[in-house]
Amino acid sequence: MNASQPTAALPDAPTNPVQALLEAPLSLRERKKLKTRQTVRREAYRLFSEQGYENTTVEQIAAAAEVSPSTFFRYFATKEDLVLTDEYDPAILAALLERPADEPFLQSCRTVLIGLIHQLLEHERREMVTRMRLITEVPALRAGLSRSGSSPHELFLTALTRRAGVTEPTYDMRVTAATLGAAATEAVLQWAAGGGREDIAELVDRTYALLESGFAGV
Amino acid sequence: MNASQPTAALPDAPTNPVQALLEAPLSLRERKKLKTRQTVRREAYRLFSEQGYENTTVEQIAAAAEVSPSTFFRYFATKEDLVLTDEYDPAILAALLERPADEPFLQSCRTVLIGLIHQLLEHERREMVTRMRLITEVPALRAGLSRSGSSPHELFLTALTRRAGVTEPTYDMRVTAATLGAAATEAVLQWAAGGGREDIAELVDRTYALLESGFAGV
DNA sequence: CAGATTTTGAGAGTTACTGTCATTTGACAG
DNA sequence: CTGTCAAATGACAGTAACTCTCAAAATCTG
Repeated sequence: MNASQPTAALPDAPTNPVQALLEAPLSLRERKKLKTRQTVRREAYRLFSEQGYENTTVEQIAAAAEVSPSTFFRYFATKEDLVLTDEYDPAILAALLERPADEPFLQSCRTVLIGLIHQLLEHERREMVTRMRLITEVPALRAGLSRSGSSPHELFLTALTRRAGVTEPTYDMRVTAATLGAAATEAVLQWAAGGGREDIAELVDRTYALLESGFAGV
Repeated sequence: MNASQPTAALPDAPTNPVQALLEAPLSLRERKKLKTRQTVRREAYRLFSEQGYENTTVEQIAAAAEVSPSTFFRYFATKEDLVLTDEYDPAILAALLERPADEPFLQSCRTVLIGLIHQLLEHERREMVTRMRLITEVPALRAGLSRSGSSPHELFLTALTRRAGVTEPTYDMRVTAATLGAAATEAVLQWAAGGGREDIAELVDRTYALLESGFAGV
């Protein structure tokens, strides 16, 4: 779905999609790639927090991670992507498709998001808050947030289409994906703005309740 | 609201915001600027249709419009902005604020969008279709669509905040603005994808009806 | 007409990103 | 362990979107 994102394909169906990603089925060559990827990201975040996002060049990041700039761009299509993309899209998609096909899609999203975010938080709470902070605070990143591939929008659209068993989404599906995606993004940003201290489950619940009510009271 | 967009402030309250913008209260200096702006845009669209968006450089556009590249960037903050921004934000905002404050916001959007788009179509149908076509077809533009300032999102957020008479929007307002904005964008894109032949009023109606129902049936 | 202000063009510089090619590194067979 | 092949890397050159600065030109004001 997202060409810029070398998503190490899941080898077998796991009980839990996120767990499967975290407990890597590590091949020898793959481990190095993963390590490089992590190192680049870590060094990047370090530099960002020291000098700011705009003032940090790709060259600096590459130098700090001890790779060439060429390599940087082999791992991340753009500088933005370093912050905006993650590796969990396939897991979220899988979780969405596991929901009963006749469940209202809004409800599926609600359930899946709450579940998955909780799991991610256990493993990477700190990094996740940092990322979201960056996104909220750097205009360029905030703008790039809805880039295709990194956004809930595309993800939801794929899920809706596949769930219906068709190849092209209907207009209603597109609208639903766009709006539910925007809502999810807003929820996560709000959560990050509060430093990750708010209860994300309650937040998602409140958000989707507003949508479900047809924006009653606004 | 949008620094990159020199929105010639409305001098006096007109009966109709859009009309007011079209019948310019032309100052001598302002006329030239407006003309340059139009020329640059027109030449840009011509080149885009001949060579494609990516293959057209800012330098080429500037040359065709007989201005320097420096001047290009004084009129448009980025190459994307040339396509993505328009001058109607203040008009739309004004129209939104003229609606009764107790009307459900979704209803206000529905009414205002239908009314304004119809008026714009009378004057610039051709250009509008071209623009929207470009946006749907060029990935970079589609991605940049939700950039702050050029999006319905920001506009709706401002309207909601001002209407409530507060300075900072509540979380519910942010969610509402994000979702209704995404829906509006989707509707216009769909309209453009059909070459502008669909009835935009019916389209907007259908879209917001879906939201109002809390996504019944999806 | 004179002076203040705004708009413009020229040019130099930065940086994100692309494409190519030779070198290195790990995977695998024998 | 060795030779072979594919994948990963680094060096390098190039493009194009911006940014900044400064002086010349056009427009407004009195």
